[in-house]
Order: sequence, then structure tokens, then C-alpha cells
Amino acid sequence: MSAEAPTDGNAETIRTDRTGFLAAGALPAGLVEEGHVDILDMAAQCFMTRGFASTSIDDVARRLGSTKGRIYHFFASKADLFFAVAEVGMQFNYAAIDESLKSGAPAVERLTDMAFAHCLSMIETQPYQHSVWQGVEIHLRGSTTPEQRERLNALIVSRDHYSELFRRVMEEAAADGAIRYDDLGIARQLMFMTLNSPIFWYKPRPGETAEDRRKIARQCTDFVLAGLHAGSRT
Amino acid sequence: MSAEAPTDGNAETIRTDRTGFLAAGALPAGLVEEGHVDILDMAAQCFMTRGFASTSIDDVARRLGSTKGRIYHFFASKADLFFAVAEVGMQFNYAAIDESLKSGAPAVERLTDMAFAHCLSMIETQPYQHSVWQGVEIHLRGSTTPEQRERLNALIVSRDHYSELFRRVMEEAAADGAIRYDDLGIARQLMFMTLNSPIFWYKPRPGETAEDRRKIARQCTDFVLAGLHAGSRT
DNA sequence: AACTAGACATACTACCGAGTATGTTGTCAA
DNA sequence: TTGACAACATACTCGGTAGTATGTCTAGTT
Repeated sequence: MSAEAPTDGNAETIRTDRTGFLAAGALPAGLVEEGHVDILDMAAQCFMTRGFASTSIDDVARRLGSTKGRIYHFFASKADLFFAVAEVGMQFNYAAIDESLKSGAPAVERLTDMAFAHCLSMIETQPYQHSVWQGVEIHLRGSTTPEQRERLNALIVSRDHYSELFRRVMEEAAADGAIRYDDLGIARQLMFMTLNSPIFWYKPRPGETAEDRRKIARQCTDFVLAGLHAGSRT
Repeated sequence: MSAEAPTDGNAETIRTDRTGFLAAGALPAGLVEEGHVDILDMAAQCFMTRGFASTSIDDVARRLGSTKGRIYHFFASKADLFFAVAEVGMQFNYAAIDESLKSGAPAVERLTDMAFAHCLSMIETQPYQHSVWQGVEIHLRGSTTPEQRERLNALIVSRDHYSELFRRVMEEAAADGAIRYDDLGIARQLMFMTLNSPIFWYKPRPGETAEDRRKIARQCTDFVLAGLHAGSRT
């Protein structure tokens, strides 16, 4: 049933669409190894719906239509699998805002574009982002191994660095007088929470188009910019 | 150490402050039974820091300085304990917005007051609210019993009804032309996410005053109102 | 003074799930 | 053709945790 579409030869085609909803294959290059893709996709979905702690490896295997053996062949432990998912999630984000970040546009405009791209990334890679959230939020009970602790720290560092990219643009925009806030730290928290919120309430509708998703992201971005008291849209 | 302050006679004094940080005893009346208070407080903290699934009953007992026996004497199961915490959390919220809700003030003002009260409740009863969040969000793995399913549904209904209270005021305010948005459903999601966000990032500072907390709530409220394009503050 | 019941602590069971050890199958190389 | 290895599946171990059964102590009652 979940049967192999004939796995014909061309090993080149890493980013085939598979059965998965999300296709981690959409990433830049060989960032995700062949054979990992499906597992990551399904794991991300499990982690999203049941949470890390409540997700058993057998759950993921079941969703894959296979058994634990397959997963443990590629990932050393449940935590390893989780980190892999979360790290891919962050890759998505960096890739998403990259272009806007580098544009020479004025700060507010850059901030707007980044916020929009970030939000859209939340929507379109939701299960991965949900895992990132859990990783940063719940400090992962049972990260016994020091290697895992290290990996968790790396994830948080990555998250912080990403957040920093936004902070700089916010300060620029504030210096321009384009936005204003009371406390920068809180303002940034509120901004991210709003932009991240689709992680929790977004539910893909059947027959939904890419433009529909962009519309949601646009509304979130508008809300944030208004919240930052950006020039009232005439 | 965690020792009993002399449990002298007056059984009337249900709402003594105890060792707990939160004191569920601050609730309206006999809503929380004596003997439940400390357990609920500690359970809420555990659920917040480790999450429901990763929290063992022994964890809660350890934080109480006692053993499982005490907990199972009052609560039938781990899920029961969790629901009790979450339900108390919702009680806090209803109590918090009650006054503002009934005031005859114009819609925007009412909305502002409710938002502020709600946000402050998130801050001041954080562990309980974090449990509410988990209950509504993660659909509670292993709610095997139909009674538990029922209880979870009841919690969600309670949450929805609470959310409805806000929706009405939002529509009123929109009709007054005091706020405007694109999609009401999304606008409400964004509003709540922003107001709820302290659940995740608030961290009580030593020597913090009630006014400090109100200030945070005020900034969140401002952000939301601006996001809803309420009249630009002059 | 014995009786009772509430409020726990202690000791035990049963199960689930992470991790492992080993078996099986297909594919490619020589 | 055979050997080797990747990619899994199957079968098992073992620790942690929810839940239970039972013991103990104290306060209050008659």
C-alpha cells in the first residue's frame, strides 16, 4: 500500500517528492541525505501532533509503514532524530530570509520582508518548526548524553543568532524613526510570537493555494508592523 | 525545611500562603479543596518545566517533599491531576476578566481592559496557564478513558467559550470603527498569541513588583491594540 | 480505651517503550 | 558465483513509570 513506487535508477534525483507532505528535499543541496528525507518528514509530523516525549519510535515507524530497524539504521537515538528534524527546520528559516536580509532596502522594508518570509516558512514547514519550538522551549528531558546537550545548545545558539538578525534590523528601523517600542526585548518577543503563531493554529485546507498561505503571512506581518507602530498605513 | 508552619486550628483559613509560589488559594472560594492546593501548585510547576508527558508523579511528589501516596490519595490518576490544574487555570482567567467584561464602557475600552487582565493573569499564574496551553494544544496522549476524553473536551469548550467573550467585544469594537482587521479568526488568534506569549518567555525577577508585571502586560496590550489598528495613540 | 477514618508512606506489579542483537533480502563488484 | 555491504525487519532486553495494595500514624469520637 504505502508501497515503493518503482525505485528506478537515477540516484541523482534526491529531491523527488515522495509521499511526504513537506519534502525536506526542497532544501538547498545535499543538506539532507537520501534515505533521511522520509523519516524526517514523518518524524516531524509525529513530534508536532503528539509532542517529543509522547512520540515513540514505533509511532514514527508506523507512519512510515516500516519498523524501528529502518530508523535506528540512520539515527543513533530518538534524540538524534529529533535534533536532525529541528536543525533542518532552522535551515529552512535561514534559507527563507536570506534574500530579504541581503537586500539593500531601507530597514523597515527589510524588516517587513524578513518577517513575511519567516512567517511563510512557519506555515510551509510547520511540523519542522513545531519541533524547533519544542527543542528551544522544553529543555528536552533526558538529554543525558553530553553530545546531546551540546547539540541542544547548538540549536539554541542557532536560534539566538537567527533572532539577532532581526534585532539588528529592528534597531536600524527604530533609528530611522520608522518603528517605535517601549522595550526592545519584549517587542522582539511579541514580534516572534505573532509570526510564529501559525505553527500552532495553521491547518492546511484542501485545495489551498500558495497565494492563500501568502495571504495569511501578510496578515501576520501587518499585525506585527502595526504593533511596532510602523507608519500608519494611509 | 519545607516544614509545616504550625498547622494550628483555624480550619477556616483555607487560603494561607503556604510554601507555594502561586497559591491557588487566591481563588474565589472553596473552589480548591484544602489539601489540593500545594499539590496543584507543584504539579503546575512540573508540568510547565518538563511538560505533561515527561513529568512523573514522583517528580511532583519530590517537589512536594513527599511521596506518590499523597498525590494518589487526592487524585485518581496523572491525567486527573493535570485536568485539575488546567481547570483551575481557566478559573483564574474567568475571574480575571470578569469585572472588565461587565463594565458598560465602550467596546474598545472594554477590549483593552480584558486584554490587559488576561495578559496579567498569564503572567501571575504562569504555570497553570502553561498547563492549560498543553491541554488544549497537545491532545493529550493516552487519554484512554472516556471520562478523561470528556474532561478534555470540557476544557476545550471552556477555552472556546472564553475566547468567544473576546470575539463579541472585538466585533462590537469593529462595528464602532474603533479597530479593523482583515480576517476576524486570524486577528483573534494573533491577539491571543500575543497576550499569551508571557506564558513562554516571562521569568519572574527577584525583587519584582506587581507594577513591573503590570508594565509588561501593558506593553503586550499596546502591541495588540496597535496590531488591531486601534486609533493611533497621539 | 477502643474504634474509626483520614492522610499519608512503603513496597510491589505490570506494562510500555528505548535501545540492541541478530536475521533476511537485494544489489553491486570482482 | 560468491562475497560484501547497505537497508531494512524481527526478536529480545531492561529500565522507568503509572497505578495498586498495604502498612502506619495521628486526630477526633464515643
